[in-house]
Amino acid sequence: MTSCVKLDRSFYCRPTLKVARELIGKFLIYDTGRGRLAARLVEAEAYIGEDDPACHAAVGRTGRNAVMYGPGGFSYIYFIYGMYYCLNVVTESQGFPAAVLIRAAEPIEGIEVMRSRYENPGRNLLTNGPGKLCKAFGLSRGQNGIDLTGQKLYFEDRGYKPEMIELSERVGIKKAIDRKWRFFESFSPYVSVTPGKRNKVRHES
DNA sequence: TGTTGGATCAACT
DNA sequence: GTTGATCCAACAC
Repeated sequence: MTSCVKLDRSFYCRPTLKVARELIGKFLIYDTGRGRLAARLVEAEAYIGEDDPACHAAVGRTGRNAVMYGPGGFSYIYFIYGMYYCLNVVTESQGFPAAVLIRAAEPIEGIEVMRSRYENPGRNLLTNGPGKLCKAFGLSRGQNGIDLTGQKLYFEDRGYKPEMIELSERVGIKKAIDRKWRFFESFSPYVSVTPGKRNKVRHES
């Protein structure tokens, strides 16, 4: 058993593709009044700079995306489609807008709390999609701009090493789909919807 | 002040 | 494969 090491500023203030890849297998921790939530990341996407047409910073600096222009290691949470929030972690150094979208994870601790956020959890996976992950964790506008090296919301290395990481085009965007900036753990049942044929389920035997 | 489209999800057919 | 739910940020006027 390896000890838990909180990721520090130097982890985030690096090239975004590197951060996105290395976030796979790390644990997202959220300490709330309702207890501690933890989930192991299986899927993430990179959004890099004003030259990336799919990045929110493509339109330049605005009130909405301002936190992306700050230093790495802060949360960027935005509202979308009238119903969902998405959690990102800001990367790179101050002045360069980039972030990693946290898309899917495997629930580890506080699963009952996550389940309780759903009206009808059924057999649905709780965190296999960026909107669902935020819903399960109870993340919304109020958690935008949080310092991820603090005590409430952060990432931890627990020594888990993904066996295999694949990459594909990013999900749900129409611009710059040639950039294969989505990373996900191969064969994980906790990844979100499959883009194209790249993530097809394979049946042996 | 009004319009438009979006880094989504679930429930349909 | 398609659609409805639902709302805010950005931009046009």
